[in-house]
Amino acid sequence: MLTVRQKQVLGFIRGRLQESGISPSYREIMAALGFKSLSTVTHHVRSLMRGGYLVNAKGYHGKRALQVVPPVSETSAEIPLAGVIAAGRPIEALETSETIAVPPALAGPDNYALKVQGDSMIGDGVLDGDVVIVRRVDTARHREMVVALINGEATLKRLARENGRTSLRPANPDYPIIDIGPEDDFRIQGVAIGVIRRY
Amino acid sequence: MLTVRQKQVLGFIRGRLQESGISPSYREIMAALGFKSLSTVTHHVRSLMRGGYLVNAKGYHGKRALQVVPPVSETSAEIPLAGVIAAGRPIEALETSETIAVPPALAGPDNYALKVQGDSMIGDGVLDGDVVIVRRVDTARHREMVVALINGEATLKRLARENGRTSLRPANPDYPIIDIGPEDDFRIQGVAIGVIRRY
DNA sequence: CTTTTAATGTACGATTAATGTTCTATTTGG
DNA sequence: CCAAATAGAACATTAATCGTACATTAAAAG
Repeated sequence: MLTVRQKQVLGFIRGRLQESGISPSYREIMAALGFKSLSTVTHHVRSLMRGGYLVNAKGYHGKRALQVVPPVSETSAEIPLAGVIAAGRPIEALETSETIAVPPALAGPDNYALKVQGDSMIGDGVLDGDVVIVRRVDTARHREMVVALINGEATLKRLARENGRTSLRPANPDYPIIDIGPEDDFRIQGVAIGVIRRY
Repeated sequence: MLTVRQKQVLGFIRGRLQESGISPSYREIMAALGFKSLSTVTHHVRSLMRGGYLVNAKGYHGKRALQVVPPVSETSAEIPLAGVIAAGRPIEALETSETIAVPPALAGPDNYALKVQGDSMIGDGVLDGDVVIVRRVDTARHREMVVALINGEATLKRLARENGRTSLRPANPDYPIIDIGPEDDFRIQGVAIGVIRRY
């Protein structure tokens, strides 16, 4: 838990690192925050180090080597519930910026969740109403389950790359395999990394 | 629950935390709400703490460390990961008291999680390696997916009650339907309320 | 390459400011 | 009248500050 001053000091250091890449000296911090004594800076920096917010990359007596340790994802692993995906329609975005709590293994900065409508992937255990956890990437490998946008329509399918051809395969014989041609506007929006279902 | 004044105090604190991230001091609260004495603030804050709406993150004499306790419903809950369930064997309990974070909808005081081994419920979208969320109850209705103990062996199946007879039905034609007779030691350990899968 | 100089971080002690806590008494609205 | 709310002052503890001298490293000079 940071105090007011500690937050200011940390903020300043972070800012300087952000813009110039080099850590400010203690005297620069002192001037920037209006302190009249170096010990004030020392005191705050030491507190921040003890709290694990700062480290000196060069160790004892290291100069201009303060590094802000990346904030651990202490926040409960929540990812945005982006909308509803149904085969053959663009993803229907949800108005509210809802979030959904997921196991840490399914959490990540680039992850989001989509509610599945339809049973095109029932053979792979994804049922109507399930929530798929998606990692936002633009490439995927053979056999991975992907959220893809083809000519403006979003679908959840398995990606197949064979003989130099790309296709999207449902896990349901009632649905057709979609072959991707060079004339198609095809984009991968993410790969499924998990599923959550509620009975 | 909360009195009008308590609500105002809590609201102010919550607002300040929201916008600046740092808790207001008692004197700031006093000024903001027009009080003329610190003890008024103390009184309300203490009441809110007793009611579980506030906590002081730094304990006694902790300064600017008030934290609003999020309502239970919004908390990302954790439930115990009790073990592994595989058709035909007792539940293999895990040594460590592991827990798994789940969406609030799947959380509950009587809930626990089991890792599924085998594909006896593949037809219902439960795959090998999935984690099922179970509510610990001792009765279930027709068609519900249950964790049952029959003659010492644990399985995950759908419960069927027809014509006064009880049976356990897999969602996989390769597995047999288990008919429960009066001579069987049959107990329901819980009903599945959700599934979490990780690819 | 060695020496010198400048820049920078560290240590200790003491002091001031900010902030939470306690206690008793008084007010207020139903 | 009662419970909630309020007030006032004194007190306790933590947060923040200052001043100075010193130690170490990086850069410049020789």
